[in-house]
Amino acid sequence: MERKDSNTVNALLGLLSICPMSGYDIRQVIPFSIGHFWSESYGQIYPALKRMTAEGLISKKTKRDKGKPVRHEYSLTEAGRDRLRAWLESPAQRSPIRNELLLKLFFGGQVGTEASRRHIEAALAAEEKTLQVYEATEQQIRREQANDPQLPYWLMTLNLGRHCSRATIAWCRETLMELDRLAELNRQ
Amino acid sequence: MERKDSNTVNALLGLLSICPMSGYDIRQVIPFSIGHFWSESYGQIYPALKRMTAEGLISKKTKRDKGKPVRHEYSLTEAGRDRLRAWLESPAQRSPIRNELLLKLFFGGQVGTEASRRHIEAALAAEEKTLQVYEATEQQIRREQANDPQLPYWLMTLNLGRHCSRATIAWCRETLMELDRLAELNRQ
DNA sequence: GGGTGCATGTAATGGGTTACATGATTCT
DNA sequence: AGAATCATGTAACCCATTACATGCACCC
Repeated sequence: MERKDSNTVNALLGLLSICPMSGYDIRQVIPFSIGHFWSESYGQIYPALKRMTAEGLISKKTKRDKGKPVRHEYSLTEAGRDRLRAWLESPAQRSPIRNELLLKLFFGGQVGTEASRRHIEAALAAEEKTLQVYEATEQQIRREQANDPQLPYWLMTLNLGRHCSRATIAWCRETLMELDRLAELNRQ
Repeated sequence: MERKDSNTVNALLGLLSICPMSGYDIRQVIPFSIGHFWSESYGQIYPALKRMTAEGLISKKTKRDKGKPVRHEYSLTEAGRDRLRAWLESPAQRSPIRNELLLKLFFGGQVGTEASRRHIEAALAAEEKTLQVYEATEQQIRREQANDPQLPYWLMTLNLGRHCSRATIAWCRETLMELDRLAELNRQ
């Protein structure tokens, strides 16, 4: 009975399929790659690399360059590549969502409308910033990874971020108006 | 030094602010209330209720109706209501997102375009179903909770769901076309 | 000498799901 | 008699973040 890999393992297999890296490298490239929809911390990465090595999914090369700290560089083995492909072919599961903003808004009637206003204004500002980051990232990878055959896939993932960001921004604006209307009603 | 409540506690405080309920009840109403953006399992609910009772945030009434199993009904105390309000006033934190679909799509270049197509078609179908559920829920609560002063807040949360669902559906359609284009390029 | 960046890792803690265990009642 | 539903709860396990611990190298 084979246990399913954790998605941390799958994410690392994917990242190492692009190029060999150390645990530190992996952490560093996440913000510029899968960071918009996935996160991993050192506390997950290093133990996962150890387990994956033991399982033969990746192999480790220790580099001792003069004047630099020891580096453990991991690369995919054939078994690792197979495992990655098998996971990529299998259906994706929806991860459960937990949205603290909505949780607060749902119970917003327990406090004044101003509290909800503040939350939504903060969310709006954050989302506008996020959207700008998406645009900037897109320009950057279009330039720097122009010839990479994987570029179209990266752009697709960014694009969902953009769609949802824009939808969220529109909702924030609508909702702020709706809150104004509610505040008006309460005043009368 | 006061430790921050877990969001499970906050969610339960919120739900119990609507009306007194048992742990079982709470689990049952989640799909019709905060279920679109929040989930809690029995394994979280019962221990949380115990801790909250010990802390004086809620009070427990045991009911032994003839012909029915024992029921533990919990209601907010004043301390609990204060705690809820304090949490509602404090800024909302963004929860980290983890999207398995995007993770698979990001590495889609490692396998054929058909794999990505399948994932996105499944996501599209699921999202269309979700959108229908939002519409149905909206109609239902507009009818059944027409006079509830909290109704506007509930509709706001549903509305973000609708916005994002529609955005996701549009993205799925775009992305399917883009995948067709890619497949075409690869064939040549 | 001190800060920053490279680099690796572990431990403590908490969040969260699933499966298990139990038992009454009600409906067929 | 047996299935479904009401109802409560625990234990095992996994997932994940944060903080901690260590140490070298490089630059100011």
